[in-house]
Amino acid sequence: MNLNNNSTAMDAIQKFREYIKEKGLRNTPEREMIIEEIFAIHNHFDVDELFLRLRNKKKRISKASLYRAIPLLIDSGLIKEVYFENGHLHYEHIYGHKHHCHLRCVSCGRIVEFADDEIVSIQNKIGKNYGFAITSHRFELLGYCSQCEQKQKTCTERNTSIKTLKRHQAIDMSIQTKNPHNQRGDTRR
Amino acid sequence: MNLNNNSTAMDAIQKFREYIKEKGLRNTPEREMIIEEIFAIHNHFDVDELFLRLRNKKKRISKASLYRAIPLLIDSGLIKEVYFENGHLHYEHIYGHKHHCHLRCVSCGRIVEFADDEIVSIQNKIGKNYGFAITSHRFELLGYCSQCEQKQKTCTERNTSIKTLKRHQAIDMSIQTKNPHNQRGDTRR
DNA sequence: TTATTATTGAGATTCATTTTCAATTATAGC
DNA sequence: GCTATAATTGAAAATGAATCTCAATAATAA
Ligand SMILES: [Mn+2]
Ligand SMILES: [Mn+2]
Ligand SMILES: [Zn+2]
Ligand SMILES: [Zn+2]
Repeated sequence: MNLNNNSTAMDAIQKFREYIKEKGLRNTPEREMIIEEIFAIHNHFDVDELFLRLRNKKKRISKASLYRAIPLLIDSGLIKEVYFENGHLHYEHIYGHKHHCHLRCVSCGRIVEFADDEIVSIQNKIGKNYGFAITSHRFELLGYCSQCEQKQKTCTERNTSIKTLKRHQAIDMSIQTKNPHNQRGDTRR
Repeated sequence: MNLNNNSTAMDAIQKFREYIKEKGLRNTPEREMIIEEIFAIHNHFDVDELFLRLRNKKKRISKASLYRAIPLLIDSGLIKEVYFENGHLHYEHIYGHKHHCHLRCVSCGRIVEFADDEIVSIQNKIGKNYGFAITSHRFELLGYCSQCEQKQKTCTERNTSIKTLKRHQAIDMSIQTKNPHNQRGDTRR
């Protein structure tokens, strides 16, 4: 939409071209359209949202290609996974953005981003203690946003019914897999 | 095996019974066998491992029951999800254990647990800044363990082949889902 | 002991992700 | 520009973790 978005997308595409060349791969218009669209999304996103947005713009890229592009985009440093929610992964573009962590309201799902320098010093301390060369971290704070906290206070009856228990109370998880076998959140940014 | 394990498991079962009563549910031998087995596992575990361990002890509990038990065990504070890896969630028992965070080697998958008090003060600071009542956090450090760091240094040839790229480079993700719709790593402890 | 209804297991289902494979096309070399 | 090579694509099938269905079973309260 605005100039800033487009220029970031172009930079990202440029970086991806270099990555592709370095790896001896081939670039394709599909991949560049994917990157362009991802950098037009200013929220956390999932594959389905990306697919639908592309489709709405008459870019008919198959989901297989999206799934195939994602590890490349991650490896090239353009995007990263942010969380696993509702049975699937959610991503955000990181190229051209500062690292940040997330605050999540466990009640309404609201997500707030924040950055804090102290985390890095803890990171360094722990890395030294355990002989690890730390390259990154993942820090998520869970709790109740001010609105939900308010509601909680005014609500006197407690929820004791198991009927409201959700399966998959997964919170911010996923791992770098080592073997190429099969393997298999709101979205504020 | 040893007394300590069993007594923790018994305490956990006791706590679960209270939880069940409070929620107006019914306890079953299956659920208690599940808890007993989980507290005999001193690693992070997944549903499949739990299922096989039970089966090896002639406790033939269906996977459906395992999946059904997990949200109860989480809600009652006995276990929690630790990460999403290789396409599925991994858990750990937390009852009777101090909260801890994880260091993960992105090369070999080694996981080291650590605790640090400074994290809590950061947590409080951020919570105050953003008006959140923080209830918990998730902090994971990623990097290279000393062994893998060593190998990296001695290895001169760089891995430039995309063939080694893994899908699902998910790292520690999963989210409390809001709707009851369908939704869907290594394991050192 | 009985009535009620939560829980179980087996199997079907769902759905995110991966794989297969034939057709297409990006790149390197000429 | 033309060709050969092999990476990439899309469509559809396959995979697999997690959930759901439903009839049979069994835990609780009365
Ligand atoms: Mn973010
Ligand atoms: Mn742990
Ligand atoms: Zn909220
Ligand atoms: Zn290592």
